[in-house]
Amino acid sequence: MTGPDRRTGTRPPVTRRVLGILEAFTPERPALTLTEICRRTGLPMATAHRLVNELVAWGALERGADGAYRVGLRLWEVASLAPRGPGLREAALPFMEDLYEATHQNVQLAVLDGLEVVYLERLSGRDAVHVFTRVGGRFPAHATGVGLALLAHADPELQERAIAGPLRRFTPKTICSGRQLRRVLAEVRRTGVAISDGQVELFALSVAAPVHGPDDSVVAALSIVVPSDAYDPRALVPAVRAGARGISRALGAPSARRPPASAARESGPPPRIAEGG
Amino acid sequence: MTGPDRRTGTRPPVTRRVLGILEAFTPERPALTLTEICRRTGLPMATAHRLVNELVAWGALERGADGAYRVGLRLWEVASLAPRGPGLREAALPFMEDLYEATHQNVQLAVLDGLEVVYLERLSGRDAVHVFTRVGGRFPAHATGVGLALLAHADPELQERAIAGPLRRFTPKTICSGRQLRRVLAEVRRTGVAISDGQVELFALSVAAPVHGPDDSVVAALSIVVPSDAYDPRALVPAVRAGARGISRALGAPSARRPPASAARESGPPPRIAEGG
DNA sequence: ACAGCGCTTCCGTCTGACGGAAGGATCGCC
DNA sequence: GGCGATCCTTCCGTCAGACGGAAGCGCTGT
Repeated sequence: MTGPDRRTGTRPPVTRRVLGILEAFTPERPALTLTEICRRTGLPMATAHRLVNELVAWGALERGADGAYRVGLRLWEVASLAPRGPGLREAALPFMEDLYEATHQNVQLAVLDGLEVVYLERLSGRDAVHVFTRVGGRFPAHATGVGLALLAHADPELQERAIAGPLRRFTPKTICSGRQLRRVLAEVRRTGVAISDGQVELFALSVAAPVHGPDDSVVAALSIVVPSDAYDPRALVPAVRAGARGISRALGAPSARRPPASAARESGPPPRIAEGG
Repeated sequence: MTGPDRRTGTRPPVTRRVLGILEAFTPERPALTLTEICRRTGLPMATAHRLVNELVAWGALERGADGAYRVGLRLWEVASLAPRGPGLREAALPFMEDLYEATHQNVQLAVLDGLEVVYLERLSGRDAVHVFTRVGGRFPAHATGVGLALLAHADPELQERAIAGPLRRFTPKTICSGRQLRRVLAEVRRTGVAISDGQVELFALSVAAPVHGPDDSVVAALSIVVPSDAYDPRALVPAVRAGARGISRALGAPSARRPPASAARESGPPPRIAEGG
């Protein structure tokens, strides 16, 4: 990224080059030397040096005792204002904790970005089944519970792109055909939950439900991931659904409003959680 | 910030202006129109427009349906690589969950930045005592449990700055004199835990312990905040200490290494958690 | 119809970003 | 202790691209 296009002679605007520097940091290489930054961004040393120094001065990057640069705390502070990120997370945490406490498995919260999901939060016990997602990480939507829940309620045009697009296979159980995906998405809309069984790793299964925002559109999805041999997914559905509904209510979703106190019965027939906007 | 210094005629470098735009977003105003951004940064409309567009193109900002700009998910993704931030958080979460589950109160993780603490994580039950910290938020170190725990093991020069500097008062119980702070910090070093009683809000009390990194220096602090009338702080000390030690071990701190299996006794006399670096 | 507001586009000016090159600072090796 | 290798830092003349005033656009309210 931010390739200097040295061949064409065109030079990208400063802003893009600065962002390119940030982009150079990845989960695999969260600490880089100046030289590495240059290699990854294609920037000349002198230029990278200047820009990096400005980033450090502000706190967007930090320089460790070892001389390597890392992403700085200050950047994280600003980023924690992202409304689709930590804001949502904040509202969701108490409900995620409930779910975690009841199961001690992996409880995840994710949003959709393009055809991928981005994980906002994950609670997982030391003894929970291992999932290789990371807070802040991405994953193709079609293969995950949260992804299916989000996709099912996404912009129809986006759904078509997903159905048309290449569907990466992770296991023999991964949804790989457009036809199959279309059927599953319809099913998700009908039932209000998504169940992804062994699609990423054969031994893991996830149950996910959509979370609605203040305008009732689906803004996120809550899921729980368990070992597939030890759980009946149907047993998890009510808990996940209740959690997602709780979060939706905390966000002010009209469809999740608590019924008038007189008639309040939290576990009545789910009043159409699906079929958002 | 990023004031254009229009009077002096000097113009800050592009990078600083871009960062200034990010800085314009605050917890109070996480969504800004272009005009507001201009007011806050002092940038001319045309300039702000161009820079903001570049930020949106990359994903550092997002533009909502209402036309307002917000911090983007992409920025948060990069920021989640900050080692002092989410990296630490990741290692700490399981232990924080244990502590949360045992008490259902507020469990917090924070690092020191200058004379302030930055909160990396907070678990809190719906019925826990209300604390007005926010993940990603800051607070003066001298008034909080985590702050005292961190300060006590910080660079001596920094400690002196804290002792000398003005100490903001929040309640009649807030530590406000340098003498008192010095004494408390020594006490924290001696006992290995910090207890902050009613320093921020009279009815809340926190117990905090330092977390050690791979080089045994103190990198973070773990705390629990409870209503002061319902808990004996001494009862919480072992749990907080154990949690902090667990995190330290997960981070690879030599001082927190589990003793050889033969002699393993997890709850023996605490082998000098304090006295780091 | 017009004023007010916020956003977007245009384009000539000139400044500050650019980066090649030279100069440290450390290492490890012989 | 000389020498190459690696990585970082500083300098400074050049010129491209950032800059921002001004004009235009699309609202909304009166």
